[in-house]
Amino acid sequence: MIDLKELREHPDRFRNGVRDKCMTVDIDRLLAIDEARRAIITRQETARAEQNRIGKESGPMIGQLKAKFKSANPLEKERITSEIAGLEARPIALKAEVQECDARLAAIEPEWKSLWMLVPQPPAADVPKGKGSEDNIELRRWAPAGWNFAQTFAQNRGFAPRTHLELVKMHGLVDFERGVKMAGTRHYVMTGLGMRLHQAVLRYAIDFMADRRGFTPMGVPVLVKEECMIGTGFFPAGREQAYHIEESVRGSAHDLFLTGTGEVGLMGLHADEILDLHALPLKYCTVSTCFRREAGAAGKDTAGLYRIHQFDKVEQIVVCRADEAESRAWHAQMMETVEMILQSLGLAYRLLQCCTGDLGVKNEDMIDIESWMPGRGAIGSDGAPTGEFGETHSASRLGDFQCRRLNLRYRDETGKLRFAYALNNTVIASPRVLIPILEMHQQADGSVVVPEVLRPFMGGIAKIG
RNA sequence: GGAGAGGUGUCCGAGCGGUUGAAGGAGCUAGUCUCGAAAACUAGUAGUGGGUUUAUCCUACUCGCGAGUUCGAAUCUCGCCCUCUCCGCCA
Repeated sequence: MIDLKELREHPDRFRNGVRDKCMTVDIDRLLAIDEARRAIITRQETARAEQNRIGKESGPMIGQLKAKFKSANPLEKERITSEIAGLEARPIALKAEVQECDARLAAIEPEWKSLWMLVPQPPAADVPKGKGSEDNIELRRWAPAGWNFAQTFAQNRGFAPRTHLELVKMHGLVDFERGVKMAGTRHYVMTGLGMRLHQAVLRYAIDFMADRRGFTPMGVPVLVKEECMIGTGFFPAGREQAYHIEESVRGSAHDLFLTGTGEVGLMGLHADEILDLHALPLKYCTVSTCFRREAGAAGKDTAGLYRIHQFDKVEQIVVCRADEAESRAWHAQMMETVEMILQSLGLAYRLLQCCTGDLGVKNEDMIDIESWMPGRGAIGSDGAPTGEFGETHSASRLGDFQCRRLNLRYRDETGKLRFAYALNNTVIASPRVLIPILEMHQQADGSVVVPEVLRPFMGGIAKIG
């Protein structure tokens, strides 16, 4: 969430942020409620202070009077009784005022809070303005030796490509029918070498992060409380995207939600903590099963491994000090990691600077990495798919938005508490990444050459089929 | 599922009706000592909200959360949430 003080002082920064992200949040309404709230608090505080003052003053007096009362004659007793009653009555009007303020706060705070939670992190100043993914800007592209983006797959390789759907069927790598039988649309079963390839990719990525990038691998919950979803910024905006386990209706304490990314578990780890400066930066990675309802995507990418309800992902997060330059340096390092991995897998890809309209609530800067998928896209004049880029990774800078929500802070060198900056990035997501792996490494006969870096994780198998 | 114990500051841990916003220790910061470091010693060190002459102070709230008892609650009562231990069941 955003800093309310910052909002009061520079409301335009947030109005512009909402506009540039093409969202609708009533900033003026929030400011108005916020002002009303502060006015009530001021009033209540004044009353409370007065109450405390009177309490300090009349407390001892009441005590003295009560002591006197014991040894007093009946006439004095009557006088003392009324005097005590008078003293005790003094704070009553104030008590009523305090309670009234409480009631008024309770009346406005739900709206205040929910509006506040909806205000997005403004995009970084250098993020290009745009309406949606069509306005994203390509930063660079890379292809392995022998691959020319200007040519079709057939021109590059000398034969027409098969789609990953054909390839997995041909080699028995995925069983879609039985996946659908058991769990419904957008479900699948990884089988045989398909499962081994899937596991190889994940294990390769985890080892890469641990051994070559110095990240600490973690196993985190994928079933979490609502606070984790809110804290990481996925709720309330993305609520319909998450599977909801309604344990409370069965008499259990609280509901649970299935996470759509390992980021939730990794970032939630240190929620409500105050870290020592030297504990930063936190560099964590995890492999976790990710669950997505894909609400609103009905009819989109219905076939194959592209858009599915359950997949596995190696995710990396960095929590660093509140320093923009440091955050940008980590962002660049994350991109470098992804490029190293994609290059080692022999995949062609491009980096896109996402425009303001393509950013989510929580990020201020995002780079998408799209891998070339020869089997996607329209059918060309030669009867083969023309190929298309498909998003396989994305790397985000969140500023302090997420740590503010998670209440994750550290003490800086002056002893001041600060919300840390957070970043996150896909290291690899499978089975989606199997699409370009299978399609780019297919041979004329339909066999698929396993990228060399994966072979140690597949019992040395060099070729499928 | 049955029985019990407990949730206190950055962390550990005392307090169980009133000068306790909170002992003691660790950590951290500064200083002394040292060629330097370690050790030792000395001092400082809670959070949140609000106000403000905005860098300094004032103020309110906070000992899991919420309500209650009381002149007064971290301390007593009730409800809720969470954690741990033992037994049962089980991957």
